[in-house]
Amino acid sequence: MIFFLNTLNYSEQVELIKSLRVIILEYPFFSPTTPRFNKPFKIKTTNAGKWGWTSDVTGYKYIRKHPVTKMSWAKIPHNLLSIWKKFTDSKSLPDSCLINLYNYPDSSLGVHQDKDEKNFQHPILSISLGSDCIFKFGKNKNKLNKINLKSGSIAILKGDSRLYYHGVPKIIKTDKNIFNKLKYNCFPDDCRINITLRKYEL
DNA sequence: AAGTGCCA
DNA sequence: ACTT
Repeated sequence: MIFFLNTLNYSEQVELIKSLRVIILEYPFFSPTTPRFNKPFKIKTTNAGKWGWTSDVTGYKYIRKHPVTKMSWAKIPHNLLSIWKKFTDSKSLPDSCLINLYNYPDSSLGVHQDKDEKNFQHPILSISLGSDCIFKFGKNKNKLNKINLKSGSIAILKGDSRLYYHGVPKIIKTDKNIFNKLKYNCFPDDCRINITLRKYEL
């Protein structure tokens, strides 16, 4: 697992958030539910790209359309594709962009692997924006490392770390949350947004 | 279980 | 340990 901590500057973060805002207005956040027990997640999600990740009582899946509005997902913004090209050595581009909304203080994400994709050779890139979080990661579920991820940090799962377990047990309130400052009404105060770029198809 | 919640 |  590779981290580029605090690597995006303020204006780069603002540009990403502007791109996200356009997507969110047309593709509102929704609540996936767990397979089998149908319990809502403690985050909300939406997507861009050809394939969007979601989950419902029948299982985890990639889908072509927003599950509520039934609209095909918007294209992945070019500024996100630029980050993918700069920070991964992948020859292909991502076809999936998952946008996770973590509300302070109640959101969390249990420890899991990303293994719904068809080819684990492709890397996964994730970007943190807004509030800090505690991020856990590691090869074994019972021996996880912990790191504080701040706004503008990038994490990459590739090679031996591609199937690492990871999760977000806690969101930490920070005094200068970029979303509070920007005052866009589509992002709750003190929230954290995580953007995950992946390639679902072979 | 990419879940919650209690107990030690 | 519990729940669909």
